[in-house]
Amino acid sequence: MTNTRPTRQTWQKAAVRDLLEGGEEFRTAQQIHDLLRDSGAKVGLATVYRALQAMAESDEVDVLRTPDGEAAYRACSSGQHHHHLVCRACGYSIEIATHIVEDWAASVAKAHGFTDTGHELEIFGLCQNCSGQSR
Amino acid sequence: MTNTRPTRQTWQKAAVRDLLEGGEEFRTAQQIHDLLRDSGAKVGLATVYRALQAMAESDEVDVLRTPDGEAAYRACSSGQHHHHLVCRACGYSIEIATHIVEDWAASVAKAHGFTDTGHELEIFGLCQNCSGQSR
DNA sequence: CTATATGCAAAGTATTTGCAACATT
DNA sequence: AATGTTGCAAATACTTTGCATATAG
Repeated sequence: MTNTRPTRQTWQKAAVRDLLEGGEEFRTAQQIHDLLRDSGAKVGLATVYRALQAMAESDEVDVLRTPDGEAAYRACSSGQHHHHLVCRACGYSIEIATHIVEDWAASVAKAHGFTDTGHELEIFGLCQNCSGQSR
Repeated sequence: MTNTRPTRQTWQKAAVRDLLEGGEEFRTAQQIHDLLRDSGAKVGLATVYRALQAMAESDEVDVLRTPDGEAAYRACSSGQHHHHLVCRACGYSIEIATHIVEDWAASVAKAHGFTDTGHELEIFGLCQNCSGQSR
């Protein structure tokens, strides 16, 4: 099932991983690229994309789509299924673990004869910080 | 607040609206464009995009992002807030109206000091039809 | 040393926009 | 007749890919 695909350890991948694990925010590939550059690390944009793809596949990071269609990534603390509360101003996010919604979603799906179900849920808003700065 | 923006009635817009209101499926702009062409209606792709944008803004249709970042649209029966149960094989979808999740989401957000909150929730799976055809 | 990863730039997608021709009101 | 709308093509924006070179193991 899991094919033997060699993954070489490079400082570029480490940099991306570190950056994500350092923060709570969702960042787009481009943001990450910029941040790395600012940190003095000259990493190619394509490499960042490739690293993120790989990490997403191995469930090291969560991916979500911003309203305008960009992919945003965030380190996730566990292989657990969970959702996020995301600030749409600064990207700060909190992981939300709950089974209430899980159960509800599963039962709704089953009630309609659906199988092999899953769901996506994100809550958006302005975090306390960003709420204050009314302008 | 709501500025007086005149909207002219054209057969192109009607065609898009009719197509969406005819079905239960989510379709991407490009799919809609193709379908219209097949129906003999030669509508420009840009026009389809513009029509969908407008309809989305006036809440005549729902928008969601497919995993690969494309926008998919579906007619929605009401101006009400609701979610969908979507078949990932055929695109068939069912509107789900509930306040359980609404309330839960709102309280979670509030508990974390977030304001101006909203959320996105879609349940995916295989509908009864597609479940049967095991291959 | 050898195969994989990087980096650049070119190629792909999906969507938006400028503008002249056109059609609704 | 006047202005919103269409359609095309060029322009954007994000992401992927090809290929020569650098590098981890």
